[in-house]
Amino acid sequence: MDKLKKILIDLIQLTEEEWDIIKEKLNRQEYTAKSTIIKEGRIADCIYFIEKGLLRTYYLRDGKEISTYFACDEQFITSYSSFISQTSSLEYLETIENSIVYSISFATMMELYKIASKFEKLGRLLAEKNYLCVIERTRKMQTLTAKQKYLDFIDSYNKKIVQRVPQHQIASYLGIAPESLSRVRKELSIS
Amino acid sequence: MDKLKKILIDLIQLTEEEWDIIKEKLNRQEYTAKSTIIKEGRIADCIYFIEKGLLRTYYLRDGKEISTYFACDEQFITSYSSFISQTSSLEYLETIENSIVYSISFATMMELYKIASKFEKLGRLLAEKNYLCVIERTRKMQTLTAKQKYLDFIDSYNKKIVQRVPQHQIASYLGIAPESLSRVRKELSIS
DNA sequence: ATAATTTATTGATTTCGATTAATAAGAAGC
DNA sequence: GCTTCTTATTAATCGAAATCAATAAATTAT
Repeated sequence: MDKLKKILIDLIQLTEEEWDIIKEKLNRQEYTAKSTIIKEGRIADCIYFIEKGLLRTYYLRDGKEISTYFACDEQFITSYSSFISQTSSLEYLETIENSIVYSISFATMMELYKIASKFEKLGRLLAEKNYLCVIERTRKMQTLTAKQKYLDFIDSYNKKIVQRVPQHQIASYLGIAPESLSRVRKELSIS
Repeated sequence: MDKLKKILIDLIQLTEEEWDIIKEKLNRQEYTAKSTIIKEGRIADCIYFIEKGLLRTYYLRDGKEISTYFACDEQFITSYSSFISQTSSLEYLETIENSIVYSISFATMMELYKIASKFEKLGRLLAEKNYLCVIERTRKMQTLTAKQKYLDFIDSYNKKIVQRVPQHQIASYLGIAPESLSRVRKELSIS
């Protein structure tokens, strides 16, 4: 929980008193690997801070899983569009590995927003960070070849993610077929 | 300017007093068609509310323009990543038609954020709206065929945008070659 | 109005990565 | 341990859209 505190101090200059408010609202949860936390069609009512573990979001396209996001230790994750719009989720949130998370509900966030503008700022910064992340991804998706996407992926993403996320999930995240990723990797290991 | 006032009342329940604060900070600007407002490499120091007109953002890829966003009357536009991160812009902002905009500088936004949490909320809502917009776009880019993208475009976007944005700019926005868009349109007009 | 430039159309060809299919390698379960 | 299921590799074929090339149509400038 201290990790989250540190991050919040960094991000919004949280005071001890403010931490005490937020601390009470956090809900610690443990999940085994491959647990589904948010299902498609349901509204994401929490945002999760990852104490430890590895999670992803994905959606189904013609029965196939398309991964949209990976996150591990000390990051936030949820079905963010569903969370902010409080409409039913198009995607699933699931653990890849055993994970420990702290959840904050949407209702709590709304309360916090009312309590202090600092929390509103937290909401803004989260949204902005997510925006920057997805806009970068969009651009890369549009301009890079399969090989370039993979090279970019391995050097921009957390080592833990690169090493522990199954290859076919990375492929779907990059918008390429698993067979294509396999070929790209083969090509790269030769040269 | 009244249009903006209405939108802000709607969005963040702006009071008359708050409007008076913000009103003073707005800068009215007129641009002729094809004026560049933000250049690649420069930091976007304003966000623009469009009173009237049509604008787009785009970037260059191998010398070719890739449009990333179109906006017209009563919408906000800027090089948003650059604006929120205050880092140099990867894209250009330019008018497609003669336009009248009201600009608010980054410094002003920061001031406003300090004045009242309501402005911080405005910042959050803008970021969230932009997030939702780009995440939807990303998904469509990844799952739809050229034809589906175009059909989706013409029925989700403002008529003004569909009718007045040059076809090759729409093509680049959809991530397809102008020749392909031409063929898609031909096919659609036959059936 | 006419020339120059930009934008759109059409056809031929190529290409990157998808799909299909089969096998191999790993991991999980009994 | 062996079986089953999942994941990854490899090869052959296919296809949607890109590219290349030429022309036509529409704007813009002179």
